[in-house]
Amino acid sequence: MSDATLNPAQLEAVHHLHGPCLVIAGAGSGKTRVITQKIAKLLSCGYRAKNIAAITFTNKAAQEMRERAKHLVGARAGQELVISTFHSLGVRILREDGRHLGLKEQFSIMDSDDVLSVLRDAGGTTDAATAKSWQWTISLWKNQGLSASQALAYAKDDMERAAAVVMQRYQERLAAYQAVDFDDLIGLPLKLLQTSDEARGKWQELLRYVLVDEYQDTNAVQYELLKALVGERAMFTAVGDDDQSIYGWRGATIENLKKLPVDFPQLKVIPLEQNYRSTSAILRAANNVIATNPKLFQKTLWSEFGEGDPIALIEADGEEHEAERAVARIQAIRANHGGTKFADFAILYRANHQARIFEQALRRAEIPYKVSGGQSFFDKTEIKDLCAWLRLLVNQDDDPAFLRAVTTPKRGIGHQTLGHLSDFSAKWKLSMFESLFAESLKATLSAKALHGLHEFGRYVVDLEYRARHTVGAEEGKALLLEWLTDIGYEQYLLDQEENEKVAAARWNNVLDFVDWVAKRCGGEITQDGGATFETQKQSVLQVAQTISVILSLAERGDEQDQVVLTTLHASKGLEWPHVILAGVNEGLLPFKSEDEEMTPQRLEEERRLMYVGITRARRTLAVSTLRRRKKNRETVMGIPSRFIAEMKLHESGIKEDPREKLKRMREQFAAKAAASAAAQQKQAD
DNA sequence: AGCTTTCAACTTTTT
DNA sequence: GTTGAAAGCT
Repeated sequence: MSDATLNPAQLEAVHHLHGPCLVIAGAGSGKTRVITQKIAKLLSCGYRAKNIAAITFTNKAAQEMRERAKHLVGARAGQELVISTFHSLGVRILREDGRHLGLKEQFSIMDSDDVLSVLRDAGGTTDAATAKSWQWTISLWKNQGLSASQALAYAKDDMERAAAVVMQRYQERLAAYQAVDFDDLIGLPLKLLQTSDEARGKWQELLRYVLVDEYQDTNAVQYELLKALVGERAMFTAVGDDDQSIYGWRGATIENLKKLPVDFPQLKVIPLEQNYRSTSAILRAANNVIATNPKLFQKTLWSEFGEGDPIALIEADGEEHEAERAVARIQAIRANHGGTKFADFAILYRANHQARIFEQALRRAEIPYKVSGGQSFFDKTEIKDLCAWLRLLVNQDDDPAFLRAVTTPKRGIGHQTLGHLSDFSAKWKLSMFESLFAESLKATLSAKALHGLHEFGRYVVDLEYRARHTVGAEEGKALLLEWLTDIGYEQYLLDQEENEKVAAARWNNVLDFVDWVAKRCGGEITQDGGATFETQKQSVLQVAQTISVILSLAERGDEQDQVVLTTLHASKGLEWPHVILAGVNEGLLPFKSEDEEMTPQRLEEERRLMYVGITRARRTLAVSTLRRRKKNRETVMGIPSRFIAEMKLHESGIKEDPREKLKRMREQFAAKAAASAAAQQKQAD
């Protein structure tokens, strides 16, 4: 469906401009289209781009929304729109007006590791687990808008009281350091808008219309900030789905959805129920499951795609068997439907560790896959810098790698010189590195530039020689560190980054990377499935080669045809033609924790998680359960999740008599037997 | 008995 | 990558 055609509910949502608006956007109901169209509508009604704010939860979502908006309203207006996360908006507000709270303009932002070390310090413990639990508790309190003293009054046991006391000291340290944590990026702007009329006036004047995406994921403080931003005028649109609220455990609260009609009596509530993603069979199962939850806003998803395939139930004997069945299903669907790509499949599970077994099975079947979430390590700039060097060592003709390495760190070779070098190499059909020592290059470049390039070239050649002849973990690490010293990388990081802590964190990443590479230089014994490999000690260059291969695979990234493995949480907002829900067992989904009680609220959130999983599927859905599963050290009986019964699969669109089913199965079997007999016959001929 | 080694299981995650 | 229990070792 194109952006131009909207259904009546979507149109209503886009056109309701003169007051607060809540769009209850069911899964796959085209909510991003509504948001971008509404932005366009606002612009055409006289709003200026810089006065429209769209708020998301992740930077990725913000980026994607800006792309969509640019597409619709043009690059210039698209760029001026305030599209950011709650947190980056908070940073902007505090940088500009934090002084009203006694915060200097260049305050620093503590990441989760920084927070942990301050907490260890403030609480006088070296125990990582204790500090982690404090961090967790304190963050939840701050998300609810509680101060340290309020938290102390609120604390219900000794653990929480201890956390509240530590929180008091923690807050004092933050103030002393002129530092804020992630939660403060919401809480402090709120405090600012509540206490300073000047600041409130300024921001309300600037952000004249506010759109909030994934509204069901907001926490109490974010809601207060939203209210403070929109003020009396209440010109905003919140888009969300109460049925997809799955982040209660990190402070999100559906209370915000309940409160909205109360706090804004003139609120216009518009449900989007037409689904543009899934078949009726899939939507019916989704509706049935979620119907078990008490409803805030009534809605029932429907689509025009027809009944579609019935939902497949897979019963597996154990985790390994489940993975094999999943692989078999992927292969069967691909065999029966020509043109089905690997990327059309996703395997969804409750917990990250479940991915491992599927990875093994997919590797064995030689099916390409990617585990979503992990591996972001290689996306970090500092790691990319170093990888460029490694790529250059492996292949000196890798021009992109050359360009990055030669300027990292800066060594007096600028784009002037590189431009000339590039022209020269293009003319002679040489790689840039090959061109370095060409006689005729002297005619084009100054002696100084040439000298710099030659020095770089000689260093690379020398480093390659050493990398080729350095073997073993210890030796490899020594060489890598020597290299980093040679090129002055640590100093480069310090120069690049204003914030010392950030630079230190980056240098730590570099050291992690060095360890990781060095480890691969030493021989080790690894087991993969049944096979045992004893890897030989490798030279640094050989390791660099394998890394280059991994990188060139990763670089093609999204164009790659790969089965996706991801958690249910991380799958929200995504969709695939064929989805397999794995491990749909009592204890896993709904997840049962040893030390925490299963409250109705928890169960409801687990049910929403199941709902999210079901609604990811476009064409086919398979739900897989385990008859036996491992728990701690023993194998226990697997009980199918109650959510499977709630899907009411027997109430299918086309009711089938059991006798009819038996007959159909007999026929299918006969047909298969005949086919295989024919195949054998053919082989014999 | 007390120590070390081994093996496998592990909630969800962004800023 | 960590933790924690069972098995193995001194």
